[in-house]
Amino acid sequence: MTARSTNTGEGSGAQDPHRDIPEATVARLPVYLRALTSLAERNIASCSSEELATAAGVNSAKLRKDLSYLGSYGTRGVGYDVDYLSYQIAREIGVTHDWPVIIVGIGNLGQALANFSGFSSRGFRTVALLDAAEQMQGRTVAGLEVRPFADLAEIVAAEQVSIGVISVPATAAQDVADAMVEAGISSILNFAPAVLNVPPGVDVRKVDLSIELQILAYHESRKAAEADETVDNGSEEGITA
Amino acid sequence: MTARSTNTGEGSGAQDPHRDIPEATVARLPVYLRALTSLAERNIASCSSEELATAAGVNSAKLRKDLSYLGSYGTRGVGYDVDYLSYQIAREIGVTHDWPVIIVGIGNLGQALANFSGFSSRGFRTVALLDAAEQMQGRTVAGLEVRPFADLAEIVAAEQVSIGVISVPATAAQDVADAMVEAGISSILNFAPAVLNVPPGVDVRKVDLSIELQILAYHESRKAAEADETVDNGSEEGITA
DNA sequence: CTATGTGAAGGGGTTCACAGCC
DNA sequence: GGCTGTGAACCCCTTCACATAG
Repeated sequence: MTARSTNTGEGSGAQDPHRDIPEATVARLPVYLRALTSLAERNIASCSSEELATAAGVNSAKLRKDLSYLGSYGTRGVGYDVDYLSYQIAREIGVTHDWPVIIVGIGNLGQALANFSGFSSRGFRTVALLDAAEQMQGRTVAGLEVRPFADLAEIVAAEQVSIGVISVPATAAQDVADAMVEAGISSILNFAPAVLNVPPGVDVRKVDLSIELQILAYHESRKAAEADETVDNGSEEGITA
Repeated sequence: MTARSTNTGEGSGAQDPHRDIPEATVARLPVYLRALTSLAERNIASCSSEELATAAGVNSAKLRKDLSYLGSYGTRGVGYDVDYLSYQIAREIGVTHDWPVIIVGIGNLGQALANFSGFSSRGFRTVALLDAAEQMQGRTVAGLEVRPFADLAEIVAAEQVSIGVISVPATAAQDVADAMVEAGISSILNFAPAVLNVPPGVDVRKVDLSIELQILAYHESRKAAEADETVDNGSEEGITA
């Protein structure tokens, strides 16, 4: 899903000896972190794996297994300290300090992203909004002035940006990605419905709205087909006569 | 990831004997469909698995394996007919006809979704926009009038809606989901950063922007750590003395 | 006695490599 | 000869069940 996973072996031989956390676990750590934050807001100081798992929408065995990759941060017979575990997960993800982020493409979606509080609340700070369109220049969105796309490299260098968000039309996405990589960005969150080619060492994650809907449609079709069948067959199991 | 997967065995015994397509494959079919559409637009009538795989951003073995679950729609020694394969995939997904969709929560993100052409272009038609806020009533967004949340059940019944999109704040998401399920919706695309509880038979897919960023941040942190190490150790492989 | 942490078993998905068909 | 379709090997992830620690 990321360039990292499709381009193993870029040249960094040993797989980071410290600890290597499975990708599936990495994808769930933010969910656990959010669940813990939610517990903390309700003044809950400690919780069992069962409780945290429920809050995160997974089963407790999976949660414990996931946490075991980070270390032993619980207490047997007791559970987990909410604040302590929160910190450990945040540290593992690397969101104990804020990451500067830029957004390229300030259309409807880009504006929504710029205004999205969830971005800034957890470890990210939008430092610039860029758009190529003449008519966007100088406008203010979410308290930031929209700047010309040509300023990309300058901004990335000045603000030490390593994460970029692409919310331009599909046709422009590859060009934007190329420019981002050229400027030194090494992680891209892509909202454009296009496949991006990036060099090894650059991670890309894709959020594709119509793909998600199509996956739902597939299951929806099957439900309809199943319902029809049930009508045809009456019940399904063991009537055999 | 969906309620379906966490709630197997709701009561529909046999696993649909026709064909059961792996979930991972289902998630890629829309990608293939888009790649094919893109080829068709360039007037390419047929392609090899290699070409299509490149356009879709996967390797050709995986593509062929995925397509093999649908049937044998290629020609050995030749490749695939673009239009024919497109139709077969669209039929399998269930997007040969349009699905009516409603969006609940017409804030920044909801408006962006309503305006998003990709929704309507491939198998989906937004039939209603709902919002609970008084001040949103009567406004027109993307050519549709915003209607009160209370009209949900009525609209779902009248338009035969089975897919709903949630773009409300996290605190309201569960209530909206409950109302959707009550009204008869059985597939939900959730943009709110919250875990939804739904009964068996209802599918939920989650799109969580800050989780995606945090996953990128994790890898970004590791890259930084690796770079430091490389500086410390010089080269990494086989120095052993 | 309770709840975590974890080897081991089981299930799915990806990749390989080649048989099969054009 | 070329490219698809697919069994088999491999690898990762999930789940189970219990040893372990408080």
